[in-house]
Amino acid sequence: MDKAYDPQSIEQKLYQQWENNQYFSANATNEVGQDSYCIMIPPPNVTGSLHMGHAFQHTIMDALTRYHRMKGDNTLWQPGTDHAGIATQMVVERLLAADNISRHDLGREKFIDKVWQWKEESGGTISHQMRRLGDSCDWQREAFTMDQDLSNAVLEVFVQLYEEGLIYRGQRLVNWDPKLLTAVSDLEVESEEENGHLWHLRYPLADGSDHLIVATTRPETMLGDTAVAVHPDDERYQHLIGKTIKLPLTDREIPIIADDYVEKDFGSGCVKITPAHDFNDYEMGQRHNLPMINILTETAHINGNAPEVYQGMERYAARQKIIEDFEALGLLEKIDPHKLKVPRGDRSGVVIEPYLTDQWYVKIAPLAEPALKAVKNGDIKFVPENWSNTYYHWMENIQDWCISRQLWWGHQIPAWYDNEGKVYVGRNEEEVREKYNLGDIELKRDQDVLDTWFSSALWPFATLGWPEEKPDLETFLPTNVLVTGFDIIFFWVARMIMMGLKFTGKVPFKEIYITGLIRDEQGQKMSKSKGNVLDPIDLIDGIELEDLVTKRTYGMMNPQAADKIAKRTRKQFPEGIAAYGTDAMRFTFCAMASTSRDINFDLNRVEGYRNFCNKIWNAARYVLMNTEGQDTGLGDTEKILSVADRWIISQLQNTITEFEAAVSQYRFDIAANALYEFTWNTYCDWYLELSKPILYGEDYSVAEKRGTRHTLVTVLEQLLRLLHPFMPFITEEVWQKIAPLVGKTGESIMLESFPASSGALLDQQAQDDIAWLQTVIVAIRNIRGEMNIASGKPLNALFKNGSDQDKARLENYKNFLSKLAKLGTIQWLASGEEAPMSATALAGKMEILIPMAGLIDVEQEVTRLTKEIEKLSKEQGRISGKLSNANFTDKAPEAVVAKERSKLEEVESTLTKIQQQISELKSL
RNA sequence: GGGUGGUUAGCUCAGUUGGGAGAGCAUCGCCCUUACAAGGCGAGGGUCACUGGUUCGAGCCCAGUACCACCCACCA
Repeated sequence: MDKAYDPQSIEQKLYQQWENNQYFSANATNEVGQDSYCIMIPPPNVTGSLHMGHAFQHTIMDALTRYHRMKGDNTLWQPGTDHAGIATQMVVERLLAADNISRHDLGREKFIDKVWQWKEESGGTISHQMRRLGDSCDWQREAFTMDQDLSNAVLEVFVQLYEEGLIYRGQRLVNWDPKLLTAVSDLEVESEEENGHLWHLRYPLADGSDHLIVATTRPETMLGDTAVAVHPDDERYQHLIGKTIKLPLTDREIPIIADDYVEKDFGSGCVKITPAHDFNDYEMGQRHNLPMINILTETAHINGNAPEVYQGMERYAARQKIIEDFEALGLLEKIDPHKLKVPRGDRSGVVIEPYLTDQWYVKIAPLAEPALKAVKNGDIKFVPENWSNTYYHWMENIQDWCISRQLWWGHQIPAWYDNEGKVYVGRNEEEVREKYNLGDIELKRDQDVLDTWFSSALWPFATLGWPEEKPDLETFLPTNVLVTGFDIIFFWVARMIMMGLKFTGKVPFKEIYITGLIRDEQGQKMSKSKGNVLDPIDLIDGIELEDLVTKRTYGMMNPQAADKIAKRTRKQFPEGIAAYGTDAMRFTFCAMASTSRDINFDLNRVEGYRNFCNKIWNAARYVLMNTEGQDTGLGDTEKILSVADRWIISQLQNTITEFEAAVSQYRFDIAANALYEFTWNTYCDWYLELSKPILYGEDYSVAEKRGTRHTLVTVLEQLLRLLHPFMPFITEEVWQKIAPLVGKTGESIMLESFPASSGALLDQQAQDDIAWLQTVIVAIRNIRGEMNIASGKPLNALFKNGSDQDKARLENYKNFLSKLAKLGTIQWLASGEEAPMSATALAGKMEILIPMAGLIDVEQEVTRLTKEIEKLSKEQGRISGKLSNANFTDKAPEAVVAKERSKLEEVESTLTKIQQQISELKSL
């Protein structure tokens, strides 16, 4: 083995082997007695590439998948991608725009061909990245939401819902994106607070007697006003209710109505009502039977319903003109600055218009109810649990879902219209004609496609073959856990639950593990515009500074921002990013996956865990050097296990137990820490060191040496299996070398069983003995460290006041002690014998003396001991204070009080001894 | 306006039924000891955001305050 761990040289080749050998494949049915375990990937946009959030979630999913595979489950991790209607269409349109072609130049069919072509070219990015992450998903089942199978499922669901009256077509006010020229759902609109104005406009009464003042943030919509509303209890306007307004700039008269939606205290207490361009006004229009006047075109220009002078004007130009015209008429009361929430399309970024159109809707209430119940009654569990509240709140207030989009890329709605505009829904045109007995009349298919999330909602069962009755459905549904971010609970999770229950009668998954968001090390969201994005592949392979700068600033519109980002990047990564490898990155994600919502991703952690990989690597080198080609005690040969051997085996059992408990609760941070701690602090720092005296010493028998070699290699082999779900590559690479030494002939660690802990291997006596040994060794190292004595210099040690047990232990473990603490001679001080001037330490009641001649100066030792006394005195004060408080001794549980008493006793006896030692030193 | 999460060492974060404040990284000191300098050994470092309450005892429970982050909502 190379002296240092080098991820680049091992990872890709191993993945190739796994994939070629089809180790990731799931079976359609379970073997007898076998459980299934299934995770559905949240399909990433086929347009995209994986970001840190994906890498994080994939690490969790793969860890779970590998763990369960090793536990013996029939394990399926279903991969795939989403066609991402709007996003993908935009990307391809942008590409075409570079050649000055619009999609309309091509026409629908050719444009869709282009999208498919582009998907074939770039759609491999994600699966390639997933392979780099080590994702052990079943590639033979890779799915795409526009595949034939899934498209069939979409058709089936649409038709069934329509036939049950749960899908309908209606004219409503929708969120209209005037740039993309499509409706979008509520969820695709993001409202941000922006600085705007509140224009106060005078509306004269039709009888010329007076005027009202209305306040508005959108003056241009006044062209579509069909009423002015006041609060029914507002004394100021009581006498005006029922009268009419002469709407300025138009020739229309509109009524003054009363509605308690109006806030008396806001503005003037009068609201202009534009039912065709505002959601609230729409509602009020319904209540009061107001006419709806649409004044906008689909591109948000003023249309023919407005006075001629404004026709064809862009909405903001019209706003300007209208304000000027009001002012010219003396009808502009005032303009106040005003903060308001501006709704913008999450894809286009332009201001969304409430717009009156015909769209398709899913009637959601009947679907929401069972979906709500499934979480309430525990069929589906959120982890962490508190996300269920968010879910309840949304599901209890859910609106009908607008599912039609005026796009070309997506599942075209299976509806046909005859020349009278009558709509027929069916799986295809033939079916429709047959079913409705239409003969060969002219039919035109609906041009719209479905919201991307409509097909995503079917993902868990559609990928398993639904509506066909494949055994896979029975085997894997409900899936075990969904791993995803909270940002798509509404978009996706809730809709999967609704559709899953509706069409399969089963919940789609039993648990939902909601991961935190990955932010940068300062808690900022990672985004292209902030220039703080990290690419997971760059952490794996490393990247030169210049390449990173280029990557982060590429295609930036604003050169100043690009400059700033370049500067910051150079400062933060003066050397670029090192190649940490996949395992280090994955382990970092696991170690940071605690219950908190967001994760501030710190590259230093990755470096730390890269070092951890190196530690594992070198531990394996040590083990190999001492076992390869030697007798590792396979079979029935006699083996004698040392206390250290029994101790490390015992500790391993505890670690396995701890790991499994943590994973079962999705506490990957606890699991990762348990592994780290055991590997580094227990196995490497102590056990490997304890093995040296045995392996290299002359006073151990062949059976003892064999026992230690056996333990070295078996514990390592189990440890590798324990680590495998988190760090698949390094564990495989090392395991290949270690496995033969324990007599294993398996092809891959990923097909081996997960280590099982055994209570029979717990060894309390070994644990106590090693704990004692550690105390003594640390005490001596402490003296050495504090006194700055070179670690190579052997020290002679004297022991005093030991119990029989101390004496036995010292006798038995002398070899360990002298090697690990670098001691020369070890002797008991006979009673009455005078001790030489020494530095001292205590292990329980036993005193450890390190004679100082030529090593330590008195003053330094006194300083060291005084420091010790200060610490202990503080402790003594704390405890004795507590114990002298009658309230404590009376009311606290007996065990707690007893514990404090014995603690105090120990502290005081230690204090006495150290004080004694100090005075002895001083008297010399 | 309603809601959720957070505030613990210089940084990033753990802290499970209330009972001796922890880890990694960073810092300091000594060591290139035959697995590992991507390392070993040792050390320093915290008013657990603030205020009050419950309790013998609070990082943890309760009430309130401040700040940060996010989600939801129709004040034009």
